[in-house]
Amino acid sequence: MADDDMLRLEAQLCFPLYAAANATIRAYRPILAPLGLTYPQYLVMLVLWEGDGRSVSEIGSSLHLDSGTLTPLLKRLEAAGLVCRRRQVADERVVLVDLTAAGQALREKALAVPKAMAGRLCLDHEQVNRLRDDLRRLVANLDTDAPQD
Amino acid sequence: MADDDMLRLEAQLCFPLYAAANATIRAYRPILAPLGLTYPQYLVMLVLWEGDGRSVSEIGSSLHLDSGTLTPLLKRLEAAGLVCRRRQVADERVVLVDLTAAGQALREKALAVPKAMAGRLCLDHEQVNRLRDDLRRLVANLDTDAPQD
DNA sequence: TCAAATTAAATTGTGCACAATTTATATCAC
DNA sequence: GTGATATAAATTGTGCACAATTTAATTTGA
Repeated sequence: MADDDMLRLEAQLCFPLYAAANATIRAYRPILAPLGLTYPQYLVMLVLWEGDGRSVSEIGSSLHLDSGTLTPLLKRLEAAGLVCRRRQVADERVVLVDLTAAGQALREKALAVPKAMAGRLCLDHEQVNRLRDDLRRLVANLDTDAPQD
Repeated sequence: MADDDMLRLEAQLCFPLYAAANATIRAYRPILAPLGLTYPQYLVMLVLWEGDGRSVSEIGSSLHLDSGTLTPLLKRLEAAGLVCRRRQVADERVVLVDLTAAGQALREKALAVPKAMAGRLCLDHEQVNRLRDDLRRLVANLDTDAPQD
């Protein structure tokens, strides 16, 4: 393919990736609205439901997000009464995040979310698995061969 | 799969999609920096390089973005001297976007971008094509079966 | 032991995304 | 023609993402 052709929007891989991510987050909005969560907040809650008392940087490395994103997001979750934050006694630099009772309870409502989204995506099992594996490989590649630092 | 298992981050499709989109935009940053463009700005330029004099809503439907996103972005491109905006004489509500000489010229620099990104993605042709097709199908599904409006 | 280097969060500033509203123009119905 | 409706951008406000810097606590090393 000529260089010229590669600049066509249709030829690009990254644009469908960008558009699909936007469309997906958009689709989550009405599904998550009853839980009072945005999609990134839902991701943080998923991490905490697997086990709370984690540090900001542990959450960050799970989700590939930094403190600049997480600090204000966690403050909003705290203001909503879903989590509470405390300094680790052994190392006062570390902030640990716990679920409140309300945060634990919200998990019951969240159980319906994956099925609701699956209904919106309209992909069969094979497509979902293949897409997930391909995307994981892509993330791994981009994480591994670091830019130049 | 039990409902409980579906809440695991590892089981999710949308999280790898979200993470891959973030990682990709991050990878574009150093490649686009010499052109003075962000990734969304680069996408708008791709559309305009395929043909300028398009309306804000035409650009928006190509990229699945609304005027709330595009208006300030186009003002930044205008401030950078890459585009200019004018009201359509036949219908003063419509704003048409043209490339300036600098905007046209920037295309030459942009020709190197797809190859530079391909080097970062580290996927073979088969994977790229499959992923692109799967993502397009996903976007089409999410666009088609509208929420409820 | 104490100054230098390191680390974890928080802060600051920029640029998206998008819902909701507003403004300006155009079209339609009568 | 003129009021009602519709349409295109722009505006407003919220919440990410992330680079760069700052603050505070910890570790290291001469």
